[in-house]
Amino acid sequence: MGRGKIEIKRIDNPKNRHVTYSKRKNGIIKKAEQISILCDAKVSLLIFGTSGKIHQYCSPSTNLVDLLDNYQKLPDKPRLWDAKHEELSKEIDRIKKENDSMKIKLRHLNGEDISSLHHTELQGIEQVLENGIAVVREKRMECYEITENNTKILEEEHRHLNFYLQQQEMAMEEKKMQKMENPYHHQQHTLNNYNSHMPFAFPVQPIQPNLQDIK
Amino acid sequence: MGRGKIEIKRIDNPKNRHVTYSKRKNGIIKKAEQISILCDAKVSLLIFGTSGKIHQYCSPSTNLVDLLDNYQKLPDKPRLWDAKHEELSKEIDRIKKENDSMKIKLRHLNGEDISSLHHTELQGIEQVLENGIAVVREKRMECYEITENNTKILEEEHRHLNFYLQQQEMAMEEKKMQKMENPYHHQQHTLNNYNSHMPFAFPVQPIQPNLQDIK
DNA sequence: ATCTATTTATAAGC
DNA sequence: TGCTTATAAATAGAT
Repeated sequence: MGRGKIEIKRIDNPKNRHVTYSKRKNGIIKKAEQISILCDAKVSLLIFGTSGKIHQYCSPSTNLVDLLDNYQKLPDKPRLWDAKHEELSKEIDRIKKENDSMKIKLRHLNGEDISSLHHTELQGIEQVLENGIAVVREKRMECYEITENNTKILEEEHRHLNFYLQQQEMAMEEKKMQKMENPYHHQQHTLNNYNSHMPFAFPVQPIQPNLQDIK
Repeated sequence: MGRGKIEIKRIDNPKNRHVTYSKRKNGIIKKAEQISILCDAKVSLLIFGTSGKIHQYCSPSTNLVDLLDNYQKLPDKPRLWDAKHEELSKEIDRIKKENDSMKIKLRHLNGEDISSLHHTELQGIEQVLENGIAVVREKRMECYEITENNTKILEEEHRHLNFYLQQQEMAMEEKKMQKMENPYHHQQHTLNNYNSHMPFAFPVQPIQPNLQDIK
């Protein structure tokens, strides 16, 4: 198509070759656009000229990665991306299967989708549920006992603190009385005196180590 | 180019669209061949039609993998496989997370790994288990009742068949006796006679439609 | 780039 | 699909 017919063979003259390349490159890209619009086709076109420059067309509805992905999913097509890629795909399939089977198990344990199950399968599920409930109840009971125990310990500590406070108040009272009786009495004596009121050593600690942690 | 000018927009008629696709597909592949020969260019052309079939052209001197490899080596071009790998890896991570959470749920429902659970979480699990067991038990009970019902029906049928068999044997016996007494007696009478022994019509059917399927 | 004679692709119809 | 043909489109060669 042109002033003269040309033979389809490599154009020797580099200048002419490049001109023809430019023209035909535009033409083929236009054609690619047209077929993708007219016929709803997905097209990828890559052209590498001798200059090293690349020209590309890809249908607007898609992208090269997706197209190539579809391409290599077809039977009898070369694996574009290496074994690692396939490995990853297989891994996904594997996990998805595992996922599905767990989903089903969970649903069954929730009492869903069991209409189609065989009698023996129902028995199995029931057994699992019974076992689970037994263990969970036991654990809950344990928690409850620990809480109760902690409450007891706290109550006891509370009593001790109350007692300590009372002692202190009494000591203060006594000291005041003594001061009023004898204002020049040495203070050291007063302290000793009031310490002697304590029936046992009572270290106040910020943390009560006997409390069990139930989270 | 053709009998009439056409507007470049999607061809609505599927038949026409497909015809045009075929023609233009051949045309564009021819163009790809020509530019690659004339201008010493490397060309990759992928066309996905609506039918799902793929058509491809690739310059003879190279192959798709090499072309793509060159393509992604260029600056400012998408990393084809790297991007794909990343995508797949993300997908795997996503599914694995889902997987893990389900695994944990399942273990909890089995009464495993519950030591670290909070009191309220235990309560939740217990509730799910209780609900599940209620539903499963109900279903099992249903199965049991159907089985029992089927057994009853079978037993009744068994009784009827036994009765029928007995009647037949009695009739045979009677017939034998009559033959011995009067060997020339008409046989039709004997049949009528024995039919009259049947208290009701009793069609023997190969399938008992009252049996319920519990799978 | 632009022009245009000519070749090529293809729309419509079978 | 494949063939035909009138016509639209692409483009070779020249400027």
